Amino acid sequence: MSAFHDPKQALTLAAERERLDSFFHFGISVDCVVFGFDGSDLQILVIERGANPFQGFQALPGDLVHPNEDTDAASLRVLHDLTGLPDIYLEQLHTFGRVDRHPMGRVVTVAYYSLIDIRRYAPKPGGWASQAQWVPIDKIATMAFDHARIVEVALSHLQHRIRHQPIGFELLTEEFTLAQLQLLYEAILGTQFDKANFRKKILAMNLLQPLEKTQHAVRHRPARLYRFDPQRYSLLMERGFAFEL
Amino acid sequence: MSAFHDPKQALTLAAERERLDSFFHFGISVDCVVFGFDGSDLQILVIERGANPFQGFQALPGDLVHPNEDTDAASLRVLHDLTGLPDIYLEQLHTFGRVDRHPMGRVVTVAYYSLIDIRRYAPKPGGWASQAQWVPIDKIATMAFDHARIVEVALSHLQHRIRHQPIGFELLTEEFTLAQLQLLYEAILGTQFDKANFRKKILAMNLLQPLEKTQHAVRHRPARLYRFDPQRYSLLMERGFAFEL
DNA sequence: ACAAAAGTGTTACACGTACACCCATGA
DNA sequence: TCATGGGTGTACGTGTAACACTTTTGT
Repeated sequence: MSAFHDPKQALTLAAERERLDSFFHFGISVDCVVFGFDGSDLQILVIERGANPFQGFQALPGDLVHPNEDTDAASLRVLHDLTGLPDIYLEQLHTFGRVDRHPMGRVVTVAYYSLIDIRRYAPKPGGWASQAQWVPIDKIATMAFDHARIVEVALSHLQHRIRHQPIGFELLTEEFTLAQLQLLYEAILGTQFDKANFRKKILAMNLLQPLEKTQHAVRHRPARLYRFDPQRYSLLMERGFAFEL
Repeated sequence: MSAFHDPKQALTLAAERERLDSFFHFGISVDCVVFGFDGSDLQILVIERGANPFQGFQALPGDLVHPNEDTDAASLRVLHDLTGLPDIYLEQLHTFGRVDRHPMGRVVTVAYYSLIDIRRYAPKPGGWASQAQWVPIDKIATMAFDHARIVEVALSHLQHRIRHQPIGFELLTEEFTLAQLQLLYEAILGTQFDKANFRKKILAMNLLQPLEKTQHAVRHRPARLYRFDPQRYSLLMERGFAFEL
């Protein structure tokens, strides 16, 4: 039966309006899983809720979508309002629509995720968020709503993704060493890689520009710095990768 | 600013309720992209809308979610009501939340997709659907709402998916030949495979049980029939595949 | 000189690709 | 016996994994 029209029933316009109305009492929210990397641990940007429900709990930055707002746009607005992060690239992850997932009404949430350089953006709590901070993914306290589940889905999505296309540069500073990139991959996937083979594989993609710079003040041979090449990346994206591991 | 609480403002409970109310006028719908395969063409199950808006247009089976219904459950109910298909495995695809995507109000839709054996289920229009039929994916007329876009996303999702894990058996009859499976892969990906290599790759996964049966009444050497092994599949799913192409 | 991490080369092996060839059936 | 598609074996090149080795810095 359509909520808009059922040809078998002759309803007055008013009655039809009212019946239809019951289908329009949903709230839509967005929640953002923002991944960062501090050099050794994979982290997530979490806020502390300064309002009910779940006041005082850790939560993902998220809030209700405005009636005249695209959900994609809402994700950017909400993230900015609660954590001060500027417009970044957010990708839709999954939608959570269980009836009982929100204690104060029927709220379906659309989850987004992103990867950013942790040293580039300092989160500042805004709106009703009493805190906004980076937390290592394995040290997050009990989360509000079904946010723990959302983080789970986001992590497995990230793991799958990084094995099939060369994302991950977004998590590092603009100039980085190959060892740092390897540490990142190992942190996300929870595995170890052979140094020589990892280098060969990464460099074979031709996505990194070697710089004429090296590290300084390290008590061993300084490593060459590299930079990510976004043009080459978008070129490869169109043709499709053959990337694995 | 939270829709639930803004500590900076002292609102009466009634005023707060009313303000909050404006955030709860969304409709949620589900839309289903059901893929089938007739032996040569990849097809999609489409309905013809027997009600406004977009009356007479081709559309995906989809409708509004009930207030007390999980979105996952709604996808099954709606598909069944409109096309007569029984409960099948539907997987969430993507959520479309543009403000202007529905002409009669703010409706955010969650799209689902599935793969089924086209010969196993005969669609029968129900509810407000005036037709329900299989249509080759490249012969679909103009679709209602943003459904053409949803089909695009579903197809590219399917293509990506089938290259990385061995789905596709769902689209064939229970017993099938390797040539039929190869035709299916070629139809989905729009490419050609070497017969010998395709066989080796597929059989190396140990997902197919060879049967002691062959084709009949074909004017060439009859092909051996195979059956998909669901147990082995779920075993591999947990360990993670190393599947490519 | 030593420790520590950067960076490279070599080898053995697995795997994908291409292609040629044989097999079983109906007409 | 021919056409048709089923089915298999092999040889070659590429890519991956494991591991040893050299290089460059700070102390």
